[in-house]
Parts: sequence; structure tokens; C-alpha cells
Amino acid sequence: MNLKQLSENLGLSQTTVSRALNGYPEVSEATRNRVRLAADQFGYSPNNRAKGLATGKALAIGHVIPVSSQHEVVNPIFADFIAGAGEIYSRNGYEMTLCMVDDTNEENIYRGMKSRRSVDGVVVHSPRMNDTRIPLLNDIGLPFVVHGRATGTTAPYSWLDVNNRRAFHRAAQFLLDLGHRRIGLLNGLEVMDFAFRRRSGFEDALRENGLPVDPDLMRSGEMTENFGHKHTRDMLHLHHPPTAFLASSLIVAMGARRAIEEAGLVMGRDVSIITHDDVLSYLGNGGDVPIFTATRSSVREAGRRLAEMLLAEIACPQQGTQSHLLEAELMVGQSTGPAPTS
Amino acid sequence: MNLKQLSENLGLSQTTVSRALNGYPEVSEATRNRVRLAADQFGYSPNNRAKGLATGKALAIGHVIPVSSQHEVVNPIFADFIAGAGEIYSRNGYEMTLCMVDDTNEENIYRGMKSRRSVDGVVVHSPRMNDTRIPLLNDIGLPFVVHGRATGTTAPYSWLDVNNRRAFHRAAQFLLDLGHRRIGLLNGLEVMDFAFRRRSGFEDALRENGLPVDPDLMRSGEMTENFGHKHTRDMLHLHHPPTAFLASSLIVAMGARRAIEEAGLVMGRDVSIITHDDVLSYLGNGGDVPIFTATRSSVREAGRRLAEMLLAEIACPQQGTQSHLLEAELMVGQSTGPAPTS
DNA sequence: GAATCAACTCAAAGCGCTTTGGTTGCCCGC
DNA sequence: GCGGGCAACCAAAGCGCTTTGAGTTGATTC
Repeated sequence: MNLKQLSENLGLSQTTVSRALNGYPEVSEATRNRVRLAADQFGYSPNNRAKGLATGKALAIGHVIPVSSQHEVVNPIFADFIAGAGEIYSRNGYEMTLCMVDDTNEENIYRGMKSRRSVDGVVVHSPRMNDTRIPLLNDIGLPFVVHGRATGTTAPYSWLDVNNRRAFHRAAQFLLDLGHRRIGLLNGLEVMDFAFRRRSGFEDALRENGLPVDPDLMRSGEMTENFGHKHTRDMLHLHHPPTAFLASSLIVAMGARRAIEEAGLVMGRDVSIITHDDVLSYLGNGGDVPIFTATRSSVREAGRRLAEMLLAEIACPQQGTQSHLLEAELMVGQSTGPAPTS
Repeated sequence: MNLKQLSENLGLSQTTVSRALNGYPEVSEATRNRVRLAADQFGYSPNNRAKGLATGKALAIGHVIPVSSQHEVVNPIFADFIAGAGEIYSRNGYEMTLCMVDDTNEENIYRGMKSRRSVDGVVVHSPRMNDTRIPLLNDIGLPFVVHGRATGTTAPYSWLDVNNRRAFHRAAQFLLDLGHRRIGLLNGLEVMDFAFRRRSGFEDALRENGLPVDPDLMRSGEMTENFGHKHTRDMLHLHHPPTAFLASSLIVAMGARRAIEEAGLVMGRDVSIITHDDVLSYLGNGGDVPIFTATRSSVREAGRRLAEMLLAEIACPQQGTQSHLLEAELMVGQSTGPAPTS
């Protein structure tokens, strides 16, 4: 069923039917209702491609996911983020176009999206420091919002981010207040902007408390369970092992817990852990009392907010850039306790 | 830059330029090269919407992800599956359209996709038993491939699945061979077809060995870490606790391990675990020697295969349904050992 | 009774592409 | 020298929608 058939069925012109369905005022309410009813009845809904062609809008948002051939890790927060964003899109009549792309030709993808008009805007995921995508997109003229920020980028751009620096500063301070003096950091890859910020929040807290910043206690890598396990084990074998750890995700923290237990230690008594918790739906952090003490910020909610920002930007392109900083909440759980007196 | 501008630039007609770029034979090689060069130089790539309109194809595949408002869990295997499928799509010039949809109006979504021609085919995720989506899609006439199967569905349909029944049969037999006589099952939601099959493979193995099927030892639920933890703890508190567990995912197994360690037991010595491992990129199961003994099947590879099947189906709609059964591999790791003699 | 106006409705152009059904010019064989 | 065949190219229609500019009513005013 297309517009032509529908209008013939109704004995109206395509113009009138189109206007009736799109809420234009030059159509009487009686006609509009008649049209709506018929559309419902015949299961008519307009062909998005044609609509896009005619209006010049694509009615779709692109999410470009870099899937590097070297580090094959698909970011696990991705599913939840998308779920949040998707809610907003479908509520506003937008589709979501996903693009898994080898990060070597990411530039071509963006240019292609622009020139073939397949999307009205894009979300930039996992920004790195000095991320080249931002000037590129500004240059191309494709509306975008960044999930995170990119230290070192001078051009203005819209972003939504968690206050990673403050979250890790706060978490470190919490451990320091409990008497911990040697704290291990299990950070994400530090080319990633969020990891850089977390580290700097951590370091600031140490310095403010007159403690040295020990490179041996700061590890960074792909945020897997193995990473958490390996480096926690390593650090626990140091001459002066840390009494607490700061982990960058629940999965890393689970690896850390495994190493702690393997070493015959008890988490929360012998060794404390604080982790960042993205509130992934399949990875609940315990029930009422969290297992891990955590800095917590829902990535799904971030997806929703960011989608709203992007749609607003597309609707009024001249309004200038927007930014939104979410604060993480510190949830005290069972994984932290006073530093052991030895 | 659009086709018209490009052709004017070249002093050729739109027809010729279009044919040159799409590899039609009625164009001389010299002209074709000239056109290709110019297209590259001007960064021309055809507007997908227009192409779709003209050809009647959407050049896009839809993935409909049911995001139920009740159980808010986004399936964690989803990101990796999508990554695999996405590789194939982009290699073939297809886009991927994602649709997060409340499962109450899933039917409307499919009908809408068909009538607005926004996709050429869809992937059906997480099929349940007697899944109504399959007759619906057959009825609508939208090409589709199911990731999994739907017991109880009589109409033919294309699918790709892991041999879940055999995997769990095999895993159970492995534990039985090690002398375990009481085995706990930590299964997914049993309205899901894969969970149903896993359970039946498990039960068959018990029966074949003359063992009773004890409902107390079979738990089913959303596959979270908490689920694994809670039910493992419960079962370990039974009068005759199991000496081994079969878990439905690494995340569940990690919860089980936590419960085992909390109980002061040692995994692989006091209590054995076998889990299914979907080879999620961020959840490696240890290094060379797996931590968990696991039935293993890459969901990313499944995504690739399924995407290929779907594209083939779209290319030749009359070829009939296809199906593909992947066998899981049993990887022996450190989480299994002989049943303790008590 | 003509002119004005508001309230509707419509035909047709145009979005950027593919594809049908040509046309043109050249070469070959009889 | 002429018709047929062929390679190379083109004009125009059409995909399903929106939107512009132009009617067509019927009621109201002078």
C-alpha cells in the first residue's frame, strides 16, 4: 500500500492525504480523521526512503563502532548505550543505522554517510585523546555528539560525559580516608580519553594527600576479566603490595577479585576494591547492598540523554554546541574496608 | 555531488555514468575508468535512499531487539553477534538498521518495516518456543533468518543455531564420567528455545546414566552474575548438595564461582563447573588453559554466518529455507575435576 | 449580481537514482 | 552501395513521497 493507492481508495489527491497525515492545517478535521482511519485500516505507513528523498532528511542516526582488527574487543557498554539511545530514536520516528568499521577507513565512512545522505547525524563513541574524528566531522558538516570528550581538541563540539576525573578522585579519597596508602589502579587503555581522566583524578587525590604516584601501581589495558586478574595478581606479588584497588569496570573488578581470592585473601577485609559501574543490565552489582563499592553511572541513561541532544542539534543546527556532564554516584558496598593494620 | 553534477562534469549522460559505476557491459573500459576516477576525485557516492527507491531494495538489514520493559536485560551476546554480522553487511554494501522495541508492539514494527520498505530482511533474535514472529514474518513476506530455533513452530524457516542439546549432553556426560552424580543446572529462561534444548540435553544424559532428574537441581532465570551466585549458593545449602554445575554462560559461571568460594570450597577440586562460552570479546575465558571448562561456540562467527545466509536468501528468494547447525567445542579447563569421594 | 474571501483540494514538479527503449555512427559482407 | 549488426551512448519514465502554486467551492459582502 502506497500513498497513491491510499489516496485513490479515499477519492482524494495524494497531496491532501499527505497533508492530512502530516498534520498540516489546510485539511479539515473530518477529512483528516477519515484519512487516518483508512491508513490504519490498510496498514499504510510511508516509505521512509521516499520520504527521505523528498525532504532531504534521512530520518536516521548513525552509530559508527570502530572494530579494530588488532584489538578485537567490542565494548560491552555498547549494547546498553544503544538500548538507551534507541528508545529515544524510535519515539521520535528515527531509525538507527549501525556501522561496524575497521578503524583504518573510518574517515571514508563518515564522508560516505554525508555524501550518500544516509544519516542526519552521528554519535561518536569511545573518543581518544586528540581524536581526529571531531575536526573531521566539523569539516564535513555532519551533526554529531560525542559520548565522552577528547582532551586536546580545540574546536568546539557537543558532548555528554561522566565526570570521570571527579569519580576517580572521590573513589581514591574514599580509600585514603579508610587508611589505605598503597592503591593499585586498573585502568582502561590510556589513549582513551575517559581512562586518561580517571587516572588524573586518581593521581590528584594521591598528591593532595601527600602520597607518591607510583607507576608500578598503575596498569592500563583492554578492560577484560583477564586484565583485572593478571595485574592484580602481579601487584599483589610486589614487595609492598597495594591494600586497595581502583578498577575501571565491573568485569575488571571481577578479575581482580579472582586474583585476591586465589592469593588466599578476603576482599573487603584484606584488600579493598572500588570499581566504576556502568549499570549494565546483565551485570548487576549485587542486590540492595552492592558487592563492589562503586562509582556508578548508568550508560543506558547516558544513551538516552545523548540521543536527545543529537536530535535537538539536528532540529536546530544553528543553536551552537551543547554539553552535559553526568556525576557518578558513590555506592558503598562490601568490597571496601579499613586498611589492614600490619 | 550527485549523479547529475558528476555526469555534467564528465560530459556524459547520467545513464552512462550510472552504468559505468555499476559495472554494466555497455560502457567502454576507457569511459568506465574515466568515470571511476572522477567519482573518486569528487568523493561521489550514490545516495542510498534514491538508489533504494529506484531499485525497490532498501540495502539494509533490520535487527529487532526486544527490550522488554519488565526484564530490562539487554542480551550481552548481542554486541558481538552484531559485530560479526556487521562485517558481512558492510562488505556487501548493506547497512544495518537497529530497532530497540518494546516486545508488546513487535508485530507492528515488522509490518511497518515491510510497508515502508526500510529493510530487505530481518534477523530474529532470541527465539522463544512457539515463537509467533516466525509465522508472522512468513505471513508478511519479509525475508528473515532466525538466530536459534523455535521448537513448536511448524512452518519452515531459515535458521542458524548452535547444537545446544548436544553441547549440554556432552558437558553433562563429561561430568558424569568424572564421577559426579549430583549436578546442578543454571539455565537461562526456559521460554527461550536455547535454554529448553540445553535442559533436554542435560536431562537425557542423566537418564542415559540411570540417574534421576531432580527439579531441585535445575534453576532457570535471567542469565546474570547474581542469578549464578544466588542459585549456586542455594543448591550448595541443600541436604545433598551437587558436586558439579552446568552454567549457561560465563557470567553465570562467574557468579557460581563466587558462591563456591564464599562457601570455602575450591572450584575444580570440591565443586566442578562447566559453562557455555559464547567467546565474547571482552570476557575471555583465561589464556591457553581456560579457567572454566566450557562448551564453546563463537557468537561473532555465528553473526557472520547468519548474515551470509540472509543475504543469500534476499538475493534468491525462491531458493527455499536454509539451516545451519554449529557444533560447540568442549574445552577442558581448570574448573572441572573428579568428583570428591566422600 | 459581481466581487471578495476563507476553506479545501488538486496537478505537477522535483528529490537522486535505475532502467527501458531508443539513437547514433561505424564496420562488415554481399 | 546498402542493409544488418554491433558498440557506445542517451532521453525520459518511474520509484513514493513532499511541496509549490493554482484552482474550486460556497459563503459573505457591497
